[in-house]
Amino acid sequence: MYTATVDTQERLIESTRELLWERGYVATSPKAIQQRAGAGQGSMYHHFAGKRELALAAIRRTAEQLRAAADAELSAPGTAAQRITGYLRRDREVQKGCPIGRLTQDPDVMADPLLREPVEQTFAWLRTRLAEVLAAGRDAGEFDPGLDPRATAAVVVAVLQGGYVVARAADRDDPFDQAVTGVLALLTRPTT
Amino acid sequence: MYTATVDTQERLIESTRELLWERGYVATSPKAIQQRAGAGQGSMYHHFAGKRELALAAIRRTAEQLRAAADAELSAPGTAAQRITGYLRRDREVQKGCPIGRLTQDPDVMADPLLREPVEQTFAWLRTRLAEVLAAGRDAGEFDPGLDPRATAAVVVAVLQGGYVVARAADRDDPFDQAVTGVLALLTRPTT
DNA sequence: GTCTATAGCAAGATAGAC
DNA sequence: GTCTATCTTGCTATAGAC
Repeated sequence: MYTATVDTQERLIESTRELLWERGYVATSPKAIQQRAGAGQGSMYHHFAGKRELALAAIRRTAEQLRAAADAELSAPGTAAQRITGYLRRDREVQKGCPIGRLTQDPDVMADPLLREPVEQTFAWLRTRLAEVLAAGRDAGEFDPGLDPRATAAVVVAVLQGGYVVARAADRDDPFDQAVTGVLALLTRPTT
Repeated sequence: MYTATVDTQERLIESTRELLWERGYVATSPKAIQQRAGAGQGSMYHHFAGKRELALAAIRRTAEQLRAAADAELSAPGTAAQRITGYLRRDREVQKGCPIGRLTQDPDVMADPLLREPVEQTFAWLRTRLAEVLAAGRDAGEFDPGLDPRATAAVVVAVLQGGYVVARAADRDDPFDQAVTGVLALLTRPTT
């Protein structure tokens, strides 16, 4: 059985994903979700137990997509340096920031184990995956032989997340771009 | 004329600073501020026009302190590398994050020019100051001669801000410590 | 499945007594 | 300066009709 258009449940999840990205969990009301989804009060509470359940579905989907997108870059053909560069330089909505990273600042999300879990897992996976790529690059002679894959993976993730913060503070994208450029320069400059 | 103890106005500002740090602007209510300050409703509205005015005073003070603390490290005696290391390795409440950087994720703060201004200025100053120190270090032969001070300053700030994000996601401090260690290793490794 | 009505409660602020 | 009472609005959810 197929529906002709995107159904209400689907629109509710997508609206929630957008609002969580734009405003966060605490600042997002059920009413705002309903309006954006074009759904009524009763409709929303028919499909979901409440704001929390909706957020859970939204966060899980966003985490899944983020991971798939990152893995596409990091598992692409090319050298380790090329893959890391591709990942860092990918087109991003810098002013909107990271839809998962921003949840980290939401006290009600972090206080809820179920809402928190996808956030935690996403970053754990990302650091591990980056460390693998960095280790491969080091072993292939692309980077400094003394490079610590895990520490450097933490740097790469932090530069992205922090780049968003600084860019938002400046109300411009270029601090983000500078940070990305800067870390790539540090990473790939010629080895002794 | 001196008051024997810290007065109400002062306690209100300090309570607001704490709550903005812990929960952000949107999630902080006047009632919560009053309770933490041990002040009544009428007392708060006597001293401040409302939540926004209080937040403005709190944010400005926090920005001022953050800047003074950073400048103390960055203007300390020692080489550029030592000062940057001292700044990055200073004792921090990693799980609480940056009291200014977190405001960046608060839609209502960023939408208000007056509340936003100290956030913007703090980061603008910090990047400039770090770039000065990095340029001095490069000119003194401490870093790679090809180092871009502005881009690298953006990296340093981003690593801090992003380090907080990743540490909160992991519910542990070590991703932050790894990022700091990693970026210092990239920065100070021997030049060709 | 979706709608409207209703409800309890908190946010944010004002008024006026003391 | 501080207190209590009051007000309006929005949040979040439930109830029951359609």
